[in-house]
Amino acid sequence: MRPTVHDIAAAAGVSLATVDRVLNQRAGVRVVTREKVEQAIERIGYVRDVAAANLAKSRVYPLVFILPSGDNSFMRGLETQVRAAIGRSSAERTAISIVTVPAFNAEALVVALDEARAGSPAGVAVVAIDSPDVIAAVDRLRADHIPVVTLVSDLAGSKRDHFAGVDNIAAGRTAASLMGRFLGGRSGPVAVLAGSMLVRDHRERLDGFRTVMAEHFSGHALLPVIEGQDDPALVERLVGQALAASPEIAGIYSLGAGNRGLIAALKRRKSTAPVCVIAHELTQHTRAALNDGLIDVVLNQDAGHEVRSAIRVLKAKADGVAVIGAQERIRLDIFLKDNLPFEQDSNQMPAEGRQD
Amino acid sequence: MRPTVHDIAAAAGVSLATVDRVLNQRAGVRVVTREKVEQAIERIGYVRDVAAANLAKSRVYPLVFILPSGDNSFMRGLETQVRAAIGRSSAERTAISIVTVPAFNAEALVVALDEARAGSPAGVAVVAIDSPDVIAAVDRLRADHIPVVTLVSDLAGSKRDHFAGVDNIAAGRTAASLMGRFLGGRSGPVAVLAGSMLVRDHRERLDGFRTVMAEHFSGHALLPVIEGQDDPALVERLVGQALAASPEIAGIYSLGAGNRGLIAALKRRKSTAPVCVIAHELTQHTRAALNDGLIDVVLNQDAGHEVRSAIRVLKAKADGVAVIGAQERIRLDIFLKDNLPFEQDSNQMPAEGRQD
DNA sequence: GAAATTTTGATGTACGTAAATCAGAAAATG
DNA sequence: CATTTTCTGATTTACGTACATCAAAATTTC
Repeated sequence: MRPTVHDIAAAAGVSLATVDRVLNQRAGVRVVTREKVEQAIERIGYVRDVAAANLAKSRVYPLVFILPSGDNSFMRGLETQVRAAIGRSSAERTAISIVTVPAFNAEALVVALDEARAGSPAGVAVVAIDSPDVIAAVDRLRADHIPVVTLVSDLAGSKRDHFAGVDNIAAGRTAASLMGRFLGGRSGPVAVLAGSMLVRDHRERLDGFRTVMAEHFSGHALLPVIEGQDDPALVERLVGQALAASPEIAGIYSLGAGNRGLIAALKRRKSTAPVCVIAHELTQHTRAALNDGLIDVVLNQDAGHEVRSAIRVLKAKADGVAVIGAQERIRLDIFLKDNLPFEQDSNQMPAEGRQD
Repeated sequence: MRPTVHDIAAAAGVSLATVDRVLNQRAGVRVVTREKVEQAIERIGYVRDVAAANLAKSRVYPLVFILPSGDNSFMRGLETQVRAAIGRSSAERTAISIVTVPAFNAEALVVALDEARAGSPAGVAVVAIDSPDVIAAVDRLRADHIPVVTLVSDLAGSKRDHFAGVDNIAAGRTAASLMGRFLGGRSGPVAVLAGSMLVRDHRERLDGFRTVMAEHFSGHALLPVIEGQDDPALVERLVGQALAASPEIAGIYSLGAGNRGLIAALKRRKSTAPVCVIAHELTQHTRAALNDGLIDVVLNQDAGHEVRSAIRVLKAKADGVAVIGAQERIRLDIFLKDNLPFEQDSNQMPAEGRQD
């Protein structure tokens, strides 16, 4: 049987009330007594029964998730996952609210962050936009002792507690490595499709991609980055133009925004020369394109894992408990046609009511 | 506030004791009363607070993990992860014991399964060997209502409750797909290194690999499978011979046993012609070889995830609770040099005390 | 309709922790 | 030394569920 608070009291020769004061850092305990209790805790190897403690506290964690609006499939999948987490909230003792703000709009994000702060929640998860104002808004939350986790896209320079997302530099490097090797002997330039360079995740992917391409596959020139603003029609037109202008294009790397337009452009392409296409985020569109052979590789981050990880980390931070880095690392999924999971795509499909 | 047993009692117009009898399917409730209570439960949307229930029951789940002995790095990593789970056992209310049996030995495994059964645990997780005797032994456990989860290698035809491992056919297909594309224009045969064809996971990987190679990359002949029995010295010798006999070898696929011998043979190779090497399981050896460029791709299954998933499933089955397939799917990790996680390899590193 | 049986209610204890109250003891202050 | 302040102990209630006991009510059986 594992030791309980009663055992601490007995071991330390103090009363239960004093043990409670020490455990929950309440005032009114002399330093000597406190140390006596702490030594007893150490000695008998007491660990708080979190389930019982939560039961006694009947604690709930009000959390705010701030996500970009718009029709980006990945972001909507992310929202679906947050809603799934809301469905589990009674079991997980969370009270999650979702706030959506226009994509790529730093001012709106700052407003949302400040409004979240006004509600003094137990934690905030945010898909960050890289901007000094946003950093300042995040730091204001932290100044109020509200834990902040960045989701999908990080916010370097801020005091955020944790980042729940993949290593995007590694993702870009991996894309380049696969691209270079898939191209094999073939020659020809490589195009890159981006949404906006405002978000850090896309910038980092591009950095990683460029580095490895330059280092190992310098035979393939990189065409100027196509910025499609995640607008399907615009992307389709721009990609179509690029393909027409450089028919010898050997590969395309899509950083994650505008996959629908990209796929449309690929479908309309007339040339039959092979193009190696690597895209980010597994959605119904990229999944279908992968199956059809239009896309060769999809790099993915599991939205469900990210959301669940963010919640775990926020709760832990709110309780002042340590988080285990290895446990919370979000892995980069590499999908070929051959290892696609059978079920619907993982970003759209909520994991039904159950904790991680 | 979520409804409690008291709310059920009030809603159904019965006493707490009767609600308890219905909830815990105790005898002594008239059918009409039972239905009244069940309707009330349905109506107010009651869900049992598992944490409180476990607290009240002070339930523990005695689980048995049966693993192959020997010095296979992956299996030892798996054992490390089970030991890490043992470290979390007080928090997770488990009492896990580990049984090791000689690898590739069906009789020993049957004995171990029957001995586990004699202890009537709450569940058994086993790295299966494909054999009618083993299937029968697993089915004996199931006949005693003891949940069984196969780990890493499945046992088709048995009544096991769940398989905690990757889709090995997809893994083999993925390996072939990567192999074929990495080879690009190059020609030359491809060698396959296996441990023993007794275990289903290796057979499935080989099946998947062969299928895709024949389908899409028939230009590369497959050399006869090298069976190294996971013996480093033997593997090194056999692979060395194969490389010497067929200097034009373009690729090697290692199904997961004997990576150390393979790496040793690769190091001693004199020819500088490029060989594409794809291996299973990320260990300190394959990690180093990946970094050194000796291996091109490592396919991995996260042992930690597998163990934690097996425990969750066994507990759920023991409680008669449904498991969520999507949540428990073990993903195939594809590692290139570029997306290796920073920390020590994930199979060796226990995730410190914390639930999933 | 009385007796035997089954069903239900009322109540208490337990799980391990949190949190509060109040009295008493120890320490610091004058 | 008396007084105030600070610390500590004893005790109780609560969280939501499980489980046991005993009495009372309802039902079935003869």
